[in-house]
Amino acid sequence: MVARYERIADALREEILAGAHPVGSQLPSESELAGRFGAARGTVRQAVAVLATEGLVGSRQGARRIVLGRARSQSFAELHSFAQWARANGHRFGGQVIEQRRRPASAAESARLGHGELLEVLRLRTLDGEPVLVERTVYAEWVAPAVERLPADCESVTEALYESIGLVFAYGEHLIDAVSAGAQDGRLLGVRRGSPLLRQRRTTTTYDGRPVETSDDRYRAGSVIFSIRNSIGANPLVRRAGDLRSWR
Amino acid sequence: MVARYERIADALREEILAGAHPVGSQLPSESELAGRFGAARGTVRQAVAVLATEGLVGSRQGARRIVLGRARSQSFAELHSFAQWARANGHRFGGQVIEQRRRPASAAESARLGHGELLEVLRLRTLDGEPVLVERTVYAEWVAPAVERLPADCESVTEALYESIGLVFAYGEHLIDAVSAGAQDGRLLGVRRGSPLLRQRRTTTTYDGRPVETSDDRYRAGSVIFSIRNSIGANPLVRRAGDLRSWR
DNA sequence: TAGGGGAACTTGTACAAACAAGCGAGCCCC
DNA sequence: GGGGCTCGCTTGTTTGTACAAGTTCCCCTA
Repeated sequence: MVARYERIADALREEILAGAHPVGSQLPSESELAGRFGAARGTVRQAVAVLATEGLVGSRQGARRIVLGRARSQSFAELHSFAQWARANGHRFGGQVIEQRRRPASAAESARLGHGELLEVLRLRTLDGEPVLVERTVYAEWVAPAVERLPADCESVTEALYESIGLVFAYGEHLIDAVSAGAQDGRLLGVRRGSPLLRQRRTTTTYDGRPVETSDDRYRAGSVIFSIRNSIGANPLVRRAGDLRSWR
Repeated sequence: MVARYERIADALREEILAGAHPVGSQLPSESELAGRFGAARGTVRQAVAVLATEGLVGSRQGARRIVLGRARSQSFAELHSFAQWARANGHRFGGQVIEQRRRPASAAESARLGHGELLEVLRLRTLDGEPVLVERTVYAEWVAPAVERLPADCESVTEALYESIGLVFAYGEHLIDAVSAGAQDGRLLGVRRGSPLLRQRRTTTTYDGRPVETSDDRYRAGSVIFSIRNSIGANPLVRRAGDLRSWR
């Protein structure tokens, strides 16, 4: 059962994407839409709020809503799962485990992932046949057995873990910056050592806030771009001064 | 006049930051909070929705809300204005125009910024005394005169333009990737040519969707990090994007 | 013609009520 | 002891109403 406001949001999104509401034009008023969809104004408000967080429309009190763009911003699943992102965007993709080993947690890691023997995995992922991403992931002890059971060429770890143990990656924090390719990075990605990589470090937790993994993902320059749309109201992206050596 | 739900959100945020609700603990139920603050349940829902988009709490249907963290991501205009971001985070900062010239718009630029003679500005910005950012900004013709009146060492272009002509940067799209430093980049930032830079390309518009500027900003690696907090609940798109319909 | 004053419209906030959907704990039965 | 089930609690969805606050545009006036 899909909520009514979501169906309304879908309908409006489709209209915008189809060009019925060009970029820069005004959306119909809430009351107008409420009449058209036979819903209460509050329900329509929820629908347009969805479009606003997607960055498609902007609004301010007193004035009609404005269509801001026609491209959806990065969605949650896309940030967490390379496979889901690639599939949603129509790319061929693959993955291969290069290295995998158990090791005790450092002090900093214990604080983030809990105590015990962590599982460290190095994966190389390809997009349209090209190697584009080196993933260094550290899993908490309680998920390690499930990860170790996965095949080395598992396409989507996120989906596989959901299938096998019902694990849901519910929340995440992502830090994005640029780094030089190390020797191993360069060898795996086929670039010279020192060339620029786009790095996304993330930590993921379950619904109840239990940490699942932390990862250091490095994209070959040019292969992937992060896109964020922000309005005055709500945007989840912030800039930070870089001093996070406390990471390892 | 601050909205009621914002005052409630402020109160709850303060409690969380003060440790009254530790990370991982459950927040009181909506009805409980409604009783405590003497507000309707819907108002309390709006308040906790604010905390959810800030990444402080997470929620799922049927279960009590969970406290996820104690670091607030409070960026509204922070992505648009280097000065506002730096000031809000207690950094010393400065800026200097290196080059500035008028030139006709290319075809692609006409589509993005409108026709006419654009204004191209190259700025170098410092953070805590260090050069960290090369900004190459192209302004639409209608803002160019106001920009040309600014002093070369103007600290905050965003604020100055608001003061002088009431211009508000309301919406923006940001593309983030990694690039190699060019010869000019390296000279200005004091790094070797070819070393990694974090690039943020943005286009900004006013409230009514009129484009104001596009910019190519390059940060020295390590100086600035972008941070995103996200949750499944806050992004209804997930359900549509992947194959995991049962998610959520 | 330039500017001020409204009036109509639009979005934002708040309340109340009801039902749906999902979670968790405790209970019962085997 | 383990498994399944029910029931109460909690969050999610929807409708309706009322008022507040901000925008837009027209008209009137100086």
